[in-house]
Amino acid sequence: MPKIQMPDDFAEQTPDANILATEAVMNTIRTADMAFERIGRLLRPLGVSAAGGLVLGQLRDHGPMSPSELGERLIVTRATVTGLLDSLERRGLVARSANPDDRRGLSVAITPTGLTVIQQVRTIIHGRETAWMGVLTQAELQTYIALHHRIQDSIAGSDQA
Amino acid sequence: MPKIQMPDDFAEQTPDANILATEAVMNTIRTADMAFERIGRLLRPLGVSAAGGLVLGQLRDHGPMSPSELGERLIVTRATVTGLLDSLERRGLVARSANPDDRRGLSVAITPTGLTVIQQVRTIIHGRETAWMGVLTQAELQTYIALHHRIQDSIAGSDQA
DNA sequence: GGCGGGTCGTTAGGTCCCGAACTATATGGT
DNA sequence: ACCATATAGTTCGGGACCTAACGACCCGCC
Repeated sequence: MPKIQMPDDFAEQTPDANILATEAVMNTIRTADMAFERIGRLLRPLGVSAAGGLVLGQLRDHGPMSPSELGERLIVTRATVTGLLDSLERRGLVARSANPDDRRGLSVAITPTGLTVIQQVRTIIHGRETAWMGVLTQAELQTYIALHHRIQDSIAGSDQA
Repeated sequence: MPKIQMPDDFAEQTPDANILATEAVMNTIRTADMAFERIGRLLRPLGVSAAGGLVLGQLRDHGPMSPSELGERLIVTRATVTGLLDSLERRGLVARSANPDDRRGLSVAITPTGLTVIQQVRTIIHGRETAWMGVLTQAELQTYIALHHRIQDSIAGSDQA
């Protein structure tokens, strides 16, 4: 994800610009990118990507499921899931098995090794997130999250507009 | 950027978890991803990616510059810039030329075609951003942005900690 | 002068993600 | 029973990003 930079002369260039709206979007993307990049770096020594960690987390919390369901939960395509599972299976963190009820489908389960990895992942990530957000009060955090919910609804709603 | 999903039993699984911190990070990434994905889709008919649009924007606002400087401004590596410029040059939106002062370096400039494209890009993006953020008051937007600044400082500061 | 240590852009190889097309299987309507 | 349609997972091609390593070039210091 690229890191958006406000042009110096933005106001002049688009006179009616709602600078605050642009700045809000820019800062959202920037904050997300900063967090996401650090998470990736922290997980690297464990041999998993951020996406891989999410897959392991789903399997740990909800038990074995199909690649399709995994894709729906993580909001990525089935093609992406195939790639993620290839990588995780190569490292022995998940196992694919046939689904007896539907011969098209598979069932993906987390392995014992995967369980130990996801536990480490969660410990690391949780510690970092807590530290990052420690500069806000509980009330500010709640405000921040509530604003995000409203913006997300707005973005989603603008699709069929 | 993957779309993070809060596990249903997160609280039980990590008893001391600061749920709010995790939710805050998750929502930041989710909002950013939603916005970023829509921006990419909106720009597609124009034949540019979001990253490509940022390159054009920098060149429009600051004039010709080296690939290195472009990389610094967008916070991507020089290798990435090479790829972006290859794509933009293929479409005739930017032009590479030799730098007479330094025979290692190049100077990248936006073409007239590129100028028309970046103008369309900015009109589209600005309209969307304004619509998305229209559900917040000016005061709320300012709060939202201020919270982002504090979180960004916190994340950046935690690097050498 | 020249030489070692930077910096320039590129290339090579890898990851994550997408859309589109393919194969195999399931299922509903007739 | 049969066929159209839909779904599961994979493959293929492509884009944006990274790190590492290259050859070319610049520069300060001996």
